[in-house]
Amino acid sequence: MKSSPANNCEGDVASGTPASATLSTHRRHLALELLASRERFMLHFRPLLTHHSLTEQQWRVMRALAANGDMEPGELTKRCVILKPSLTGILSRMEDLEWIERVAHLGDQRRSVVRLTAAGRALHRKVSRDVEATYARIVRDIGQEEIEALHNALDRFNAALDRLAR
Amino acid sequence: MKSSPANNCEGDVASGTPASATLSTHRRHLALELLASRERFMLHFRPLLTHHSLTEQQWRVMRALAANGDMEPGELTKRCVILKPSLTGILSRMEDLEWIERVAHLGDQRRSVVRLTAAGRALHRKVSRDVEATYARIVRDIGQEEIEALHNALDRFNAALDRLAR
DNA sequence: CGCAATTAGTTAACATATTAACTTGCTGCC
DNA sequence: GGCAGCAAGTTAATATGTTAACTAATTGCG
Repeated sequence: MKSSPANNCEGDVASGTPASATLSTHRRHLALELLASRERFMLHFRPLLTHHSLTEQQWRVMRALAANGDMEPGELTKRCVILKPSLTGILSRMEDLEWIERVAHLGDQRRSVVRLTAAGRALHRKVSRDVEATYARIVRDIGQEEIEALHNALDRFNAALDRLAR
Repeated sequence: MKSSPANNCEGDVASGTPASATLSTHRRHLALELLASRERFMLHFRPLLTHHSLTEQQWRVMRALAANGDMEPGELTKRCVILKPSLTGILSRMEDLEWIERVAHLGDQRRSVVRLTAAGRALHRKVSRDVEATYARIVRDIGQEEIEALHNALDRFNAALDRLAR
């Protein structure tokens, strides 16, 4: 970036791409910024989950079950934004830890219903206290409006993408 | 535990947690929504990258190098939001594919500098055309304002989190 | 009824994420 | 000059992400 002239990638190889096109890649990258913001936010929670020996995904599953009651794996994949093959392993491990159990789905042998065990519910309550306390502190420090503004922007963005998808 | 009406998790186990607290978990979860929005957005690009046999992370690295010139792994981890242990493998594979190469860092044997090869630059130009075309179509369909509004909300959120971190 | 097309989940193969521990080179300071 | 401490990367172990292929159960419909 300073002394040697051809440190960068343009100019000397500008056979098919004018400099302006190359420079246009300096635009902002939404996917990357969504990822970065989430990371920054999660910095405040990950240590908490790790302390309770919970992964992020296990926590999402546990929270979904605690908040919405028993549900099938298929619905968990949607609510938790976890792909089916990943969920297979996650549920398997949570079952080994006896945080959840699977009960047969009456009327469809392919399906099953996932349910928190008593131990799972107890763990959820404990972790939930820590998580909610941390969240409350963040909201207090940076302001509810900031959070809601971001939620709204995300909602509008999602809606726009959904319209586009059809 | 099954046929009884208590299909959910509250009420029967409300020893230490009042129902209101349990119900409060129905609040919106920012980390999850950031993840979900990013997924929705990436749905439009992932097939593209897959078509070129590129992973998301490889594309981030390639784009960072193309846009900002050669840089050290340490800076790539920051710009691409990839942890160091992950980057080790990513760079190793990209090196095998001869998309990048590592040159020695004069003056510090621990470091190295990552550089796109000619093949890497060529691939970047090709993929970049597809990606930018798709992005342009999305912007045209959902509006530049929507995108910028989200960028702004993310910026404000990041700034608030940064203030909090110190 | 009978079978093609769907659907829920799993398996497989490889890439990445996450935390902790480790290696090596560098830097400051006595 | 030498050693404590730090900084850059890697290794290791486990969990998850991603795509494709696969199994088994169900549904739709002639």
